[in-house]
Amino acid sequence: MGPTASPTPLKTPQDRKSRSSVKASSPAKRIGIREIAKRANVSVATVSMVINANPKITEATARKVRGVMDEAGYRPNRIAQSLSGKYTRMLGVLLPTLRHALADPYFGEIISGVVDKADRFGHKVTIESAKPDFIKSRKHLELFERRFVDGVLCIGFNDQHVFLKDFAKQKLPMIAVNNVFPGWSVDHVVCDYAGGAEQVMTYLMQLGHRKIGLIHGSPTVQTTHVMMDVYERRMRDAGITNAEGWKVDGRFTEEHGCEAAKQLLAEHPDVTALFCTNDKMAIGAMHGCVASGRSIPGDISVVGFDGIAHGAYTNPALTTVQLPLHEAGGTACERLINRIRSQNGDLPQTTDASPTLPTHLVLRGSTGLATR
Amino acid sequence: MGPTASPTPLKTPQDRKSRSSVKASSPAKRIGIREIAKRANVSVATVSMVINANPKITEATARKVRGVMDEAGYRPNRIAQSLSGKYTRMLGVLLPTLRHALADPYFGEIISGVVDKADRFGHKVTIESAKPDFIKSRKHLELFERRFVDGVLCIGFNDQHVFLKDFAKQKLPMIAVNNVFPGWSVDHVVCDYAGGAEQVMTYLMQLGHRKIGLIHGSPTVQTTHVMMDVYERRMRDAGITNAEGWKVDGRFTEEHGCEAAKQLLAEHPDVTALFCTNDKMAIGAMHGCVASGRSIPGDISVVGFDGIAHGAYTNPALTTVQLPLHEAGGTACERLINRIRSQNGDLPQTTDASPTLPTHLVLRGSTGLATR
DNA sequence: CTTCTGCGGTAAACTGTTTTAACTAAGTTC
DNA sequence: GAACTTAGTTAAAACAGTTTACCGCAGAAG
Repeated sequence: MGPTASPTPLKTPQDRKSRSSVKASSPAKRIGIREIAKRANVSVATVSMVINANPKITEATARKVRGVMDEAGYRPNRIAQSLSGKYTRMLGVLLPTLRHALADPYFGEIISGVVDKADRFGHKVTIESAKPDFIKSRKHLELFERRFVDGVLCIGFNDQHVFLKDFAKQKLPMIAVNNVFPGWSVDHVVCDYAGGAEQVMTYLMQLGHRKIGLIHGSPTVQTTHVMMDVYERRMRDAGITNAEGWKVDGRFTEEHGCEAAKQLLAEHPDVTALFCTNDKMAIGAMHGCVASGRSIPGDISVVGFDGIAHGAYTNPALTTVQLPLHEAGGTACERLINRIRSQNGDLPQTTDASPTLPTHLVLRGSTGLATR
Repeated sequence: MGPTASPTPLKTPQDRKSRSSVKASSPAKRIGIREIAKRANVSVATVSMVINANPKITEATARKVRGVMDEAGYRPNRIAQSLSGKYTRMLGVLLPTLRHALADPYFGEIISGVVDKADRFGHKVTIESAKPDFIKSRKHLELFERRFVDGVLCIGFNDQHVFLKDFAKQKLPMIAVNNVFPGWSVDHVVCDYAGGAEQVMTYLMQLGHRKIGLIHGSPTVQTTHVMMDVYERRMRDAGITNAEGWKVDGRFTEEHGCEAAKQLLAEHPDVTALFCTNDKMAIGAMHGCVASGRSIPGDISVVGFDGIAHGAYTNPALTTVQLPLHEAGGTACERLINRIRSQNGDLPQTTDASPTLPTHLVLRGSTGLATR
């Protein structure tokens, strides 16, 4: 098979209606810019310029042409526009392990921000899952080579995903949402994880907690790393030295968050609070605490991170750090579109620094005064 | 503005590299099918046929051409393929109120099924949110008129969304996932809601529950309607006559599910079980029960519906009906692609009935024997 | 020894836009 | 009144593929 043969080669068709140049009445031929031009008594160039609101066209002419277009119910064919123009006006959202990503409110919230903003700019968004074989067959570059998209947004990757460097190498417009890749020259938009983590630690310590466990995700994710650093420094600053074994990897999921909590409570029964670096792990951890016979927040306090909607409806409701995920998606999308345009000289180059979006602590029922 | 002027008209560009017919060496001109043809010493038609695995081409010729393509790193431009071919190979997923839909595991699970399957068929998926103004400006039809997509999947709509009829009227390929529209000639794939509801009712009654409350979504959604019917019949069959006030609208959300539970418990304190027609409402209801001083499952049993992942990590874990949502999305996607092809004569017309996917009850900790 | 058939391949038309370079007619300037 | 702008419009060439109708050439049939 050639590099891009269709997975299921379609049967040779035979009904393409009359490609012949017989000018006769093809029954329901979709009307095009040429026909509009003819009816309006102008050239196709003029019609095109009217469509694109080119200021060269007189308002009078524009009105006339628009009249014809409206009457005919004409809509420009987007495919042809893309082929002839510079832009596809299509953005790709690249996710790892699609299945879990899409069913996860964290990703969903970001993606909805992306789609909303894209829509406002007249762009469409496609979803791509970067499974290993996707990368192996260079599909992430094909996205550009075959002109599928003008740019991509990456969400949920870590520094093991070296293929992300390919985009920078080829100067393909890419931006990471809520992921940072130091030294990879990958543009990004990120929430203030450090600030959020600081707030969590301050709050827990104000409640009198000293023996604070950490359930974290993989440190290959830079934001996780940042939070771990904050945790460690704050513990050190508080003079707590024996905290080494109080950190457990919860691998971002409820399942492992639950296991992590059980393990932590078994090995260090005197821990009075758990800081979980995402809400899913926090929810799993709460489950694990209850399963281990602890009551929340009586015996142990649990704090999450992300602020996903249903954290407000767990029992007890989850104290967490609210991330502006929707906004992060939107901001990233806008930044990407700007970059695409400026790379083509359609917009002045503006290299403003990658923004960090503010976060805030939401106090709910899963936290209380330290009892020990 | 014309019907489709860009929201932000781009500055007139001036760097389109050498559109002139000067054959001289344009530095980094992307290589096309013509160049491949020249290098392989065949016609463009032949190259095209190789790309599309047309059996007319000898294996020998094909190999030669493929060699040249590989060497040149050539990938066919998808935009051009779409323009001249019949298909866009792009599918649209239409959602109401995007923000909540995408952050909802129910939708996420379905969409991931769609995307996975689409990928397998070499199709891409775009996300569209059918906000009121989207419909008003006929954007749902523009999707086809402007050749954005070959077909659309609709998820999460109800019988108030009359615009869905437009697709059928114009014979535009559309399919609804987990929604049924009797009389609208909308093809669909749906899970066995009736069967699931039957299992819930049977199970609760086996546990000795008689005073069973129902927290339901809007009956404008046919699947909700089906479950309400099952509930009512089973209550009647069990000789429970005073159950009229035991049904409350939870509007599909945690928030209103919580309110509904509180209200129900206030008005009918002797209810011993709650059947919630989706997991989000069930989670909200559990929250409401606890807030009303009830313990689960000691005082009251709660059952959900959908089987979203984190139902396993609530406290207590939620008994629910598992829906094959991923599969539903995949099946719908495949059905849609088949329809698109057969409408173009590329596939024999096969009008097999809309499938109903099996569901099953998952027993967890939120249900127990009736105590009153 | 012609005529027919089928295979493998090709030239040219076609998809529906955008953009460039040229042109026209009116308005300035000298 | 000739030369110079300038604003509005246009013809034609791109964009990068697919599809059709036809063509040359074997081998088979008459």
